[in-house]
Amino acid sequence: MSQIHGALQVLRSRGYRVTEPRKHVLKVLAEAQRPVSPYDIQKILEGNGEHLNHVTIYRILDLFCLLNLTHRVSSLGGFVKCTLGEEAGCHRFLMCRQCGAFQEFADKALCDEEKEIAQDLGFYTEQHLAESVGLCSNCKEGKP
Amino acid sequence: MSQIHGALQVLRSRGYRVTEPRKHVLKVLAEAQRPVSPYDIQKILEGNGEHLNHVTIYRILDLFCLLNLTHRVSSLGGFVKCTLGEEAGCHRFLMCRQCGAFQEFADKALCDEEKEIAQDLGFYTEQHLAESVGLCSNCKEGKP
DNA sequence: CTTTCTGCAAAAGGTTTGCAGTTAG
DNA sequence: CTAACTGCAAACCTTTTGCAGAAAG
Repeated sequence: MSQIHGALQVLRSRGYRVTEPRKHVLKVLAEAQRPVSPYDIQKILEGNGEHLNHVTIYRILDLFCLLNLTHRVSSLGGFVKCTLGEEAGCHRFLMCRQCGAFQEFADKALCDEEKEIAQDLGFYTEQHLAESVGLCSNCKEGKP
Repeated sequence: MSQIHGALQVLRSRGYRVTEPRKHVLKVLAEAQRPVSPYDIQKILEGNGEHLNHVTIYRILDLFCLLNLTHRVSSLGGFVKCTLGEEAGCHRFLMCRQCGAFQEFADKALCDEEKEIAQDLGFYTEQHLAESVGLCSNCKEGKP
């Protein structure tokens, strides 16, 4: 809820409008425990009796990514609500292949180390993408 | 050339057939300096006067990924020829946003460290994806 | 010769574009 | 009121499927 409020602030402060469709997409993202695709979002809203055109959802997600309110998860074709601030270094994603649980983290030291290795190879990193698939602790216990 | 030869060996040794389409796709991948999509591959071959159905290319790339002869580069929707062995830990990709230059590397220590951090968060990594976008040394010098 | 592989046709998703109408501020 | 946003229709691109014919071993 406060997450949504914060995002609305970002919209307003950057001169974008706060509209019903944007609020609905934000709500779905905030409640989703995993990456959701544009069509996932549409289906979830449909289930709540709300209808949004898929084109609108695409455009809203484009904007949210631009404002760093969401991240694109390339390997799944989905999007997640960003849960971290800017400062901590690149964002990394963990996804459980069993239950779909999703977690975001950042580690400055790891990030610096990776950049350094790349630099030794003559490469200057600007953007970074890191996605891991595995098992969360709950699902791990079920499979000893 | 010897890269292609090695890949053909892998095919044979695993009971898959060595066919003209597979050799053509291997050649394109070996010569490409960057990730290429299935349709990129088709266009490149078309330029050489060869025609391959796109469905065939999809199926060949699926197989090559299964055999670890190629990697899928999620953020670009393309594929690259794998240039490393199995042992060194997860494979990481560096891509120059200016000239498209592409490099693959692996670092066991970095990989272990990342797994450890994930484990502290209650997550057991099985597969990992890491893609970085930035500038290669050539393009960096052109932009001081 | 027989199993594997490829080509073709078609369908199913996913994503983008242009324009007319609606709405937030 | 007016600039920004949304909905609609259509196009486009990517990916998948089933089946009949071709080719590798």
